[in-house]
Amino acid sequence: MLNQTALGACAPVLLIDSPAERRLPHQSRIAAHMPILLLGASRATALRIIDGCVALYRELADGRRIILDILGPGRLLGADLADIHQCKAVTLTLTSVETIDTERALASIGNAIREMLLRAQAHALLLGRKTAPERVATALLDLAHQFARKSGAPLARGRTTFTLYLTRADLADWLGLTLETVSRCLSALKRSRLIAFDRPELITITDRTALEALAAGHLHA
Amino acid sequence: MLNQTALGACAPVLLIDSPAERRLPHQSRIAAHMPILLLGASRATALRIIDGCVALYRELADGRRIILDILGPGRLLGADLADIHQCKAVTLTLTSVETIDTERALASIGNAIREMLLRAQAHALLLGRKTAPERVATALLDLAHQFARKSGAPLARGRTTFTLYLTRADLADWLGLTLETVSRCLSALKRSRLIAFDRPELITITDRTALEALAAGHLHA
DNA sequence: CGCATTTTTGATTCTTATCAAGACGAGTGG
DNA sequence: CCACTCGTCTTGATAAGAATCAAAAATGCG
Repeated sequence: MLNQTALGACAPVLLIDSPAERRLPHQSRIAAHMPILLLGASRATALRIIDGCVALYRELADGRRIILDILGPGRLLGADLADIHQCKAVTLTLTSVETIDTERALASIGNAIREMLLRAQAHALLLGRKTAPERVATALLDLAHQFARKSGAPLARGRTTFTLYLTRADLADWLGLTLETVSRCLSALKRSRLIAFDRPELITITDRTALEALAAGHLHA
Repeated sequence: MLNQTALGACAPVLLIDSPAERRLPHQSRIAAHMPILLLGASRATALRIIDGCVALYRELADGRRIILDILGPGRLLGADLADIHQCKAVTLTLTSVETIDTERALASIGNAIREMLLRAQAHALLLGRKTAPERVATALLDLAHQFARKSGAPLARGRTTFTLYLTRADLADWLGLTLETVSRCLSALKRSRLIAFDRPELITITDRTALEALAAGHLHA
């Protein structure tokens, strides 16, 4: 059972572990920058993100950190979905979640694991073989897909705007870069008019086609 | 059903797709460097590697390639275990496989997917945050674990020898490096007496403790 | 309105990639 | 049996991309 239920409450840690007591589904709001402990020894509980943003990450003994995945609304998070002993998760903004009973939602869990694996494989290609600008372009497209403001206009083409819940440092840890390199790439994309932003956390994609070409490795800028 | 059954046969491609006809389990040997097509639209078939070595990889339009995972004896390979549309697989040596019925082995498939995800996450840490020598050390330990000669002596400490089915170029594509860098790192490890090899494809780990420290990021060589 | 944090930008360094030869080994055919 | 060739591996010299070091500028918060 979640150890945190009040709206807007902000205990330092949210535990996921429902040994026997299980009155699900249950909603909960978690403040920004709260660690989520994945202690589901029973594997009986998982979370669905209703709204907000969660980063799943691992770290090396000396502090080097890699963000494995960024989870937006709809994505699942639970014991089965990550290496419990080595992965950690944090909210990057105020996040609403609901607990789901894995026994009733077996298919959803299976799909979520498969999606996780698929994303991990795509990310391996990014980390192993893409240049810094390609990585940043890929990340922006992924984030746009997960966090785009659902406006009246179709998302497919034209401008897409989304809130970037990640700081430059978070992006760097996701993309295997440094925050300075991320900042330079974002500035370069802005100068090239592929994206636009006035405040650093509100990004608009202004040329999706070019951004996709860059992300796929077809462009050399 | 496998389109290849004879021992030692070497058709250019091995198809995995058993629509209705299914007399499993069935063994098969595949020559080295044969592509394995993962066409399991039905998701009803998977392979278990009995002996040998398979590389699962993805590539970018311009030829950049990343090996997502190296699969040794016991590992499973099938439609559920990779993005069918974007992943490819090749044998790196003569490889024996058996088909397994996924409906009868649901738990195995689930475990295999979870192992795949866990390994992908560990690999993301390697690709995103480890230095070249750390990557090579990590790879050698993983390969030793999957391919170690089962000798009388316990594997835990002392010398471990294994056949490196990967070329330097394969290692580079797995580790997000170039073949020259891999070769230099291997030479450096040899000079430091952490490993030994006379022929380039037969590696002996001579100081497992130091290699593990390096792989974990505790050493600075 | 300061103060702390994040972001941007610049100068320089360092790791790894790229380019370039050789060395080695396995297989082939004379 | 011995050149010859092809593919892989090793090693060296140089270049490039990203990291590091450093300092402002912008932003948000109390």
